[in-house]
Amino acid sequence: MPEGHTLHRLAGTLQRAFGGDAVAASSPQGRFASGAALLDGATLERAEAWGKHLFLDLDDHVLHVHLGLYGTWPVEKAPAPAPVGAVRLRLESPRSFADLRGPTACDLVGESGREQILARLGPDPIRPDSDPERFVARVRSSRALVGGMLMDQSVIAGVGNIYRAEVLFRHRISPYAEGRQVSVAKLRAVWDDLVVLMHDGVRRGRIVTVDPADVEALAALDVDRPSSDDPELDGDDDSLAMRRRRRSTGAYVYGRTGRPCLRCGTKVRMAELQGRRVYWCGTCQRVPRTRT
DNA sequence: GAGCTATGTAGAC
DNA sequence: TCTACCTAGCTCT
Repeated sequence: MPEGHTLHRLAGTLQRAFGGDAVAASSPQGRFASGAALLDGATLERAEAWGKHLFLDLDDHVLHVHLGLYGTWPVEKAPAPAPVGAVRLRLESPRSFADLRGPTACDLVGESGREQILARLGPDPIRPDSDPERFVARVRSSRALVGGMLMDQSVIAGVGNIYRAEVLFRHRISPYAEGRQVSVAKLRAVWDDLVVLMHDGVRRGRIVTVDPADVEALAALDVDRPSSDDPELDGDDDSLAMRRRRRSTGAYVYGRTGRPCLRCGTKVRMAELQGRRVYWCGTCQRVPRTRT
């Protein structure tokens, strides 16, 4: 589930599992065979994330990994069994092994390659060395839609579709507002909120954006309340209807199309914005009127 | 078990 | 703008 928090958490896990160890590297799938051969026997000196990008320093090599939409890299205790599925890269030490599957990117990029990638990334709310004013200035100077800018990794690194939808809701900002329409104060508040939410995501290993005080009320909204003659009410607790009635996304708006907004009761809306689905409350998150 | 969808990006066209 | 990547969770049969 790779938004930025996933990669930061993974960097820490890899560091703890392999840091200081010489690792055996292989590419059971074969698509990274030459790279794995170069890495085989190298020592993992550092694992670090910037936004959704992961960099591993192994001796003089810099390994760049991007998990994309469905890449996974679980770290498990040794001994490693025979590889299952399309394993692009296996790292193995006496203590641990990790099978990388389905990444968008897995390359040896060198120091210059790393610098090139970092140069096109915006500040990352999870990194303490990030400058929030870069984010604020970039959004404020643009007529582009803020919903799109939050997904633009050169504007802010590590935010994905869930954090985008949720943080805009939390600050009552329409994804269809132009960047220049959002106040500096609101953008700073968005940044500060993302710092808290995404650090929390690293710690928990999952995205939690609903405040504790809202959890119960939101879960109650996500319980379907069909009329008593609804045929779906028939059946025992394991029926489809019961499973449907228990369903809750644990988000204010993401994935809640057609369900009531916690604040105002208006149905949450969904639309395609620059190729990705965006969710918002059309009442709480209105587009500001532009003076002409 | 089949089919669908997804927290994303790079590269081809 | 379209497609590849080819995982994993969920829904439906």
